[in-house]
Amino acid sequence: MAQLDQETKQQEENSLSTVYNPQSVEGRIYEFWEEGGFFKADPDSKKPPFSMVLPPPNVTGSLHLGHAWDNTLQDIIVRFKRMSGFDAVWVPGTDHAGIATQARVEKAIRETEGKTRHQLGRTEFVKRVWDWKNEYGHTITTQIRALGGSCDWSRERFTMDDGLSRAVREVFVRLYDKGLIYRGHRIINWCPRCSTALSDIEVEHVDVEGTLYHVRYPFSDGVGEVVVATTRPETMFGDVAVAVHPDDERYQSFIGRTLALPFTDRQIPVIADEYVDREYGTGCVKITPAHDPNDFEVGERHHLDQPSCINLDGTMNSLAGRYQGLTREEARRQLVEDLRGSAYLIQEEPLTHAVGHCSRCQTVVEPFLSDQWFVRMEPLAKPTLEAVRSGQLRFVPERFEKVFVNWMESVRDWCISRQLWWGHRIPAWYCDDCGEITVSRDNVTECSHCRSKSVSQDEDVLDTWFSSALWPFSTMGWPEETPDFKRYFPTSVLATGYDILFFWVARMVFMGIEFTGKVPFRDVVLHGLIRAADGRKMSKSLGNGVDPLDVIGQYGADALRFTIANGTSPGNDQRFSFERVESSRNFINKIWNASRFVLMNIPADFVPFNLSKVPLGITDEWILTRYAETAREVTNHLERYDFGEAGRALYDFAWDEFCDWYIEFSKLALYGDDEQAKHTTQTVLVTVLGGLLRLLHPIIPFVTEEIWQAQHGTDASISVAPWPDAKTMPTYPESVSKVQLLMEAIRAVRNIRAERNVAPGKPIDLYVRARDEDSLRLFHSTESYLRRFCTAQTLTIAVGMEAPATAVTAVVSAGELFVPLESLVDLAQERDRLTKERDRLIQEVDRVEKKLNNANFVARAPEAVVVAEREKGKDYAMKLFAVNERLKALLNE
RNA sequence: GCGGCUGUAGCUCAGAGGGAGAGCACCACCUUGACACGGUGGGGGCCAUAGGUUCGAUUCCUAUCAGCCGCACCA
Repeated sequence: MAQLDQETKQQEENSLSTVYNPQSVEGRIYEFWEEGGFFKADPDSKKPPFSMVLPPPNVTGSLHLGHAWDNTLQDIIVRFKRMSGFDAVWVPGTDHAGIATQARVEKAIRETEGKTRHQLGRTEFVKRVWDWKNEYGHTITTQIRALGGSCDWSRERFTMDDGLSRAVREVFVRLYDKGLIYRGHRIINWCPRCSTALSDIEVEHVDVEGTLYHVRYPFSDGVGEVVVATTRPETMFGDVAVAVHPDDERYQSFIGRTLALPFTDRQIPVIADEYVDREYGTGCVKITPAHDPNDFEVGERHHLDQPSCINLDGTMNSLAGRYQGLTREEARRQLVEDLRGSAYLIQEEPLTHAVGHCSRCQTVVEPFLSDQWFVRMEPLAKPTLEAVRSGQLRFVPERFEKVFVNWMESVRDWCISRQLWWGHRIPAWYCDDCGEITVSRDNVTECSHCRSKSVSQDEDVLDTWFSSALWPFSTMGWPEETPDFKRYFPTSVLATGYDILFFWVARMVFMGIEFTGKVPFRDVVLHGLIRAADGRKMSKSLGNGVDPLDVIGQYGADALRFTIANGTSPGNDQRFSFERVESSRNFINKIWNASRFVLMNIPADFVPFNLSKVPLGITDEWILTRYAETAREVTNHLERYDFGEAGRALYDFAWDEFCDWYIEFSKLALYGDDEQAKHTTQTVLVTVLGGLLRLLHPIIPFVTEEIWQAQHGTDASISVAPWPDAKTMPTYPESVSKVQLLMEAIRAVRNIRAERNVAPGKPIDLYVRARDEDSLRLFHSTESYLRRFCTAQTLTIAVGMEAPATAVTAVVSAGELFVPLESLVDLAQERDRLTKERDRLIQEVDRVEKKLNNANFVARAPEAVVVAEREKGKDYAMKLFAVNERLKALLNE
C-alpha cells in the first residue's frame, strides 16, 4: 500500500495526473493571469475596442448563482473578444446597496453593542459602514476571481467613490436645473420596517386573502346612513369624505350632506366624483387622501384635507383615538371587533386582492403622503423609446424589447429619495430664513436665494439605482472626457438577468442618453433565473440555495461555468443540479485526459509539419474538417450569444469526434512504423487539440490554460492566444463522407459482436462485400482501421463475393459485412434481425418514394433537398435489396 | 384585465420548415498501451390538443387546455 502510494505520487510528479484536480490549479492560474496583466485594457492599443461593465454586485454581499451566471456569460464574451483581436475591457466594481448594507451593519451593531444607529448618530454610523465595507467589501470581488472572471481590476470602481459620487451630483444638479428632478408632496410607498420610501418597482403586489368590510356611516343629522366598503377599516380615522358617483341615482340626495365618522367626533361630507365605480362594493367610497393614491387624487380635486392617521413606523397616531399606539394590524383587528359590537359593521365579504409588499423585507407597504424627490420620467422615456424603435438598442432575446417598451411607455415618476444614512446624500439645502432650496454640486454654506447662512442639507440619500444608472459612464470617468470615456463608451454589450431590466437596464439607458447623447450599450443580453433542481426559486427562507463557492470547491470553477453556460438558452430560466455539474466535471476531465494523451505521444522537441505540405490520411482530413466546422459554429453561436449551443457544439465535437474516434484512429499511426504518417498524425493531434482548447477557453478558462502551459511553456497565456479562424482552415468533404462510411461499418460489426455476445477482444474473420469499385477502394484504403476496430484476424474484401456460410450479416451503405461465427448461427434469430431491418428499410423507402412521386415536392422544394432525398432513396433501396438477398439465401438453407 | 414564457425520452432540457437529440437514469458487455469522472452496444418519444398556412409542420399562424412569470389593478 505504501509502495503504491509512493508510486502514485511519483507518477503525479512526473506527468499530469489521471484525474484533473481543479483545486490545485485554479488559484495559481488566476494569479498568473493577474500578474501577467492579460486582462488590462490599453487605450493606446491599435486594436479595436470592446467594452463591458460588470453589473455591480452589493459590496457587502457574496456571490450567488445568479451572479455566477451573468459573470460567466460576460467572461465568455470578453474572453472571446479578447482572443478575437479586440482591445477588450471588462470594468468591474461594486455597489453600495443602500438599504441592504445599512440593514446589515445596523444588525451587526445591534448584536455586538446593543445599539441602534440613532444612538450612534449619523456621522459615526456612516463611518462604521465604511469600516464594514473596507473589511468585507473584497469578499465578492475575490469570489469573482475564483470564478475566473477576466476583469480589468485596475479599473475597479465603487458607486460611492469620489469620482462616481461627483457624477451623481452632476447628474442630480443638471436634472434639477432642467426641471427633471423635483421635490413633491405625494403619496409614495413607505416600508415601515425599512422606514424609507420605495420606488414603484420596489413594491411587489401579492394576492392576499382579505375582507371587504361594509361599514355604516350615519348622517350627522341622524337621518339615514351610507354604507362604505373598505379593505382597510383602520384608515377611517384619516377619512375626509365619502364619495359617490355623480350620476348614481341611488345617492343623488346624499351629495352634500354630512356624515358622522364612527368612533370619532368628526364630520365628513358626501361628495361626487367620477372616480367611483358604481358597480363595485356599495358604490360609496371612503376617501382617505393620506393613505391611498386614488383617494389622494380625489382629495386634490375637491380641496380636501390630507390627515394621516398612521405613523412612519406603522403604528396608529392620535387621530385614531383609543387605537393610538397600536400597529396597523392590531388596530384593524381591534377596530373590526368594535365595529361588530357596535353594529356599524353590516357585512364581511371575503376578497382576494393584491397588496403591495416591500420587495426586500416583505412587509406590507403603506401608501404614505410625504415630501420626496422625484425624477420626471416622461421627457426621459421619450428619447429612450425612440432609441429602441430606431434599433440603436438591441435585446437578446428580442422579446424583451416589447417588455421594455411597455414599461417605458407607462412609467411613472421615479421616487429617488430614501430615508437612509448610507448612500449619496441629496445635494439640496434648505434655507431656514427664506425657505428656498439650493441645489448644488458643491456643499452649500449660504442660501443662493437670500444669502442666509442658515442652511441645512436634506437628510435623505438617493436610491442606490440612481448611481447604478450612471455606471456605464461614471466608471469611465464621466463627467470628465477621459481617454477611457472617449474610447470605451458607449460599451459594447451588457449582460444581466431579466429581473433587473427595469431597475437597472432601463435607467442606464435613459440616463446614458440624457447625459452622453448615446445609448450606453449596443446589445443587452438577458438571462433568466437559476432555480433549484425542483424548479422552485432559490431562497434563504426555503434554505434551498446553493453557494457557488461550494460548487467551485467541490468541482472547480470550470465545471460550474460549463454547467451554467450550457444550461443557457436565451432569456430562459435554468435549473441547477449537481448531476449536471458532475457531467461538466466529467467533460473537463475528458479534455484533460485527451490532452494528456496528446502530450504523452509528442516528443519534447516536436516540430509540427506544415499540414498543407504533407499528404494527409482520410481520418486526418476528416477531423480537420470537423474541427473547422466546429470552429465556425462555435464562433457563430458566440457572436449571437447562444452560449448553450456553443457549449454543446464543443462538447459533441470534443467527446464524440475527437476523443472517441480521432484519438482512437490516431493510435494506429502513433504506434506504427511509418514515421512520416506518425509525424503527420502528431501534427494533427496538436493542431486540433490546440484549436479545441482555444475554442473552449472562454467557457472553461482554467483547465485550458493549465494544458496550454504544459504544451507551450509558461511565457504566454491562452487567454491572449488568437481565436481559431475557420475561414483559413481547409476542409475535405470527401474524406468526411468516407470516414462516415468507415464508422458505419465499424459500428455495424461492433453491433454484431454485442448482439451475439462475442467478446470485444475475441478475434473474428471479417468478410466485406463492397457495393462497387468506389466502396472497394474505400475498404482497401481503410483496411488497417477495419482490422483494429473490428478486431479482425482475417479480413477479406471483394466486390460480389459469396457470403460465407453461417455468417451474421450487416448491411451498410458501402456494402455488406459478414461475420462467420464458430458456434452455429441461430438461423431464426438471424432472420428476425434481418426482417426487422427490412421492415425499417421498407418504411424509409416508402416515405422517400412518396415524396419523390409528389410532383409538387419535386417542383417546389429546393433543389438540394430533392437531390438529398434521391440520394437517401438510392441508399435505402440498395440496402433493402441486400437485406432481401440475404434473407432469401437464409431461407434456402 | 393586458403582455410574455413554457409544454419534446423515466427526470432535466436543447433543437430546427424536409431522415426525432443530449445529459442523467436504465439494460448488456468490457480494466483495449489518455480517461471507470472511462469504453462499446442497446431499449425508450402519435415533439400538450384542435384547426390553418405549406409540396411538406414537432418547428410558422390561430384557438383550447395545463404550468409559470411580468405589468396593472375598484375601495
